Amino acid sequence: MEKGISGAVIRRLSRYYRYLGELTEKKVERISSGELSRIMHVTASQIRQDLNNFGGFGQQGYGYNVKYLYSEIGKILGLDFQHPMILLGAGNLGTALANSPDFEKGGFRLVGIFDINPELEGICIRGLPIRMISELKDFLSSQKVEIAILTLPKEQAAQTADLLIDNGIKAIWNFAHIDLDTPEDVIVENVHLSESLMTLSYNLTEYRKTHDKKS
Amino acid sequence: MEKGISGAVIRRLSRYYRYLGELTEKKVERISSGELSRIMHVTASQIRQDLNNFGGFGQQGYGYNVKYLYSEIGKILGLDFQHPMILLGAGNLGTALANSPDFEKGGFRLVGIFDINPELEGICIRGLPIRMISELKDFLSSQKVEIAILTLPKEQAAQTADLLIDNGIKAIWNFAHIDLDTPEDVIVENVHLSESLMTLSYNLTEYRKTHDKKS
DNA sequence: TAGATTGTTAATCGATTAACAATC
DNA sequence: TAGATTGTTAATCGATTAACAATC
Repeated sequence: MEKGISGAVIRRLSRYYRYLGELTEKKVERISSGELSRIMHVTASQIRQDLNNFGGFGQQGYGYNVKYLYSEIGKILGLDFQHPMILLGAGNLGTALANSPDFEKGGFRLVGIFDINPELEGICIRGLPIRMISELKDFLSSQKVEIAILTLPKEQAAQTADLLIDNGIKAIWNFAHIDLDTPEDVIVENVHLSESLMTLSYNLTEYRKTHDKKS
Repeated sequence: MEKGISGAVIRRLSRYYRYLGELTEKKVERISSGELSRIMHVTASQIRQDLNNFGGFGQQGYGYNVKYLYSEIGKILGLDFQHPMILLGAGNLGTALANSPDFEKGGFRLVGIFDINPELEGICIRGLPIRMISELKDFLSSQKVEIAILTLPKEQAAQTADLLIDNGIKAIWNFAHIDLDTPEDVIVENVHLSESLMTLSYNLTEYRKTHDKKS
């Protein structure tokens, strides 16, 4: 529909969404791009430009209705539909994600948990029993699943991704330290934590270099 | 030193670093920007441009020495120094990060773990006892700590961040769903998982809209 | 109506890609 | 030397910011 919206715009949309949610909780009814710009530390121009990629949600002389804009951005992000998810990898990270209640607000609902470690079989997380990956095929043929969360170590991640794709999964949230090799109709969103930590390290190192710590 | 290197460049640098590490393991000695471009799916031009922000690491007619480039990028990212870290929040996510052995390669060494839940006091993760946040001040005055990893729920994250800053912490790796309000000499790197998941949701929704699922 | 603020076009800025001379 | 490939400048492309007419 819309053409060529960049990833950066979508990231910002998620961020607007978070702030609008907080404003709703604070019973704020309307907000102008100018006010929001001050709160969020982005330019008002960018906010208006971002929103106008998807249509006009405001009103001249008034601004934006917080509740309405919140709900419209939610629709753009697809948060108005259920997204059944399965988790691959029931380690600490997987467990953390499974227990994250925030995701349910956006329609992200965990429906299955899988691991390769037989010792974990049957143990429940959030009421869901850990299953073996050997059951994955049957599970996927009997259940509608949209998103697979991949928190397995990289050795197993690549082949598990293949298995997921072979069985119809179209979206992977990848926490493994590899770049998955996937067909173009499969959406992959990577979370590479070590890249994030290295960015922090770079910024810190650089800051010190330029600010020459003495004392 | 270098002027205005964008975050995008640094992200890519981390990614080059990962691939170069893998190439080293595979005993590959040299690589050209052209070959690397094919493996990593970025343009050769971009690779050369990125690297030349920091100096010339290659040789005309030859390419780049894998080991040397790996080590040089490591230095740029600050991975040639130790980075003592403390963890704030010993939940599943915090535990997952504490147990992540990958980070130690980059000099990121966990030296302390803190939580607010008194029931966790003294329990060990990776040989480190969980301490109470009330001990934080003393701890920081007796130990050199560079980076604080913040995995507390957002209710406690903001005030804990203030406490960290008051006690001299200059870098925060923030996993809480808030934008920390910090002085400009404090480096913050945010990992907002819900923004990542929403991006995935958007891309999936959008793909479906444009590819009109029938059947 | 007058004031405010959007939607949108135009101007600027920065990042990516292309091209090629330098050089190993 | 001839071939390959870098380092680097120039051209293109895209994203951000500024400006302002439309309009509530």
